[in-house]
Amino acid sequence: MEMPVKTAPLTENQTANLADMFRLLGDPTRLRIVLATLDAPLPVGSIAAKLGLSQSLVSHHLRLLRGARIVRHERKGREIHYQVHDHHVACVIDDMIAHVSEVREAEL
Amino acid sequence: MEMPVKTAPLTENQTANLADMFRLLGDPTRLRIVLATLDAPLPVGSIAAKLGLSQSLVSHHLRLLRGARIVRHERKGREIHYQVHDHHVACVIDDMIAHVSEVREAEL
DNA sequence: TCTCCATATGAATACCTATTCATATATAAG
DNA sequence: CTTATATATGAATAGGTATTCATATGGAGA
Repeated sequence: MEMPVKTAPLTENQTANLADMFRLLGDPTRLRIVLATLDAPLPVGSIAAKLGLSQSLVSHHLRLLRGARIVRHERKGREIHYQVHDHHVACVIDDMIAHVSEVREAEL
Repeated sequence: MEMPVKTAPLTENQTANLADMFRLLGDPTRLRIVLATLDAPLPVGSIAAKLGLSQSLVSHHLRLLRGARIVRHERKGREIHYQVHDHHVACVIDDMIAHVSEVREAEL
C-alpha cells in the first residue's frame, strides 16, 4: 500500500492544468474514447464504430484529448491511429478504477 | 517504472461512475477545495477563508464531493471538519500531478 | 490532374452546472 | 427559550460545452 506523497502547494496555473486534465476525463463519451485507446492504437473510424459514435464527435473529442496530451496520434497510410499518450494516463485511470471499486465494496 | 495494468472492459455504469469522479475533480474551485483538505481536516469556514471563496459555494461543492466519497466529514463541536476520504483519492491526484509535470518537461 | 476515402473543422444549439443571494437548519452558550 | 455561530439548502442565472450537421482538408491511387 503506497503512501500519499506530501504535496507541495501548487501554483494557480498548475492547479488549472490539473483540473483541465480531470475535466477532460470527466466526460463519459470522452472517457470511453480514452479507454478504447488503452489497449492498442486505433484509427478514428474504428473508435467511432466500436463505440457507436459519429465520426465527427470522436474527432472533436480526440482533438481536445490530443491538446492535453492524453492521447497521441500516428499516421498509417490514410488512417490516423490514436492511443493513450503514456503510462501516467493509464495509471491515473487504474487508480481511479481502484478507488471506485473500493467505494463500491464499502457500500455493501 | 510501474506497468499499466491490463484493464478489463468496464460496464456502462462503471464507466459513468469513473467519469463522475473525474468530472468532480475537473472543476478548478472544487479541486482547490480537495487539495486544501489533503493535509489536515479543515472546517468549512476555514476552507472558504483560505481559498477566498464564499461559505455557500464551498458548502455546495463539499456536498458533491461528499456524495462521491471524495471527502468525508466529522463534527467537532460547532464546526464540521472535512478531509480527503482516503489515500486512493490522494494517489489519483499525485499521479495526475506527475503526469502534468512530465508533460511540462517534455515541452521544454 | 481528378476522385475517393479518412479525418478535421465551423457554426448552431440544447443542455448542464458553477456561482450568487437569500434563507433554513442545527448546535452551543447564556 | 433566546441568541449567536457554523453549515446547509433552494432558486435563479449566466457561462460553458457536448453534440449534430454541413463542409473542408488532405493524403492515396488511377
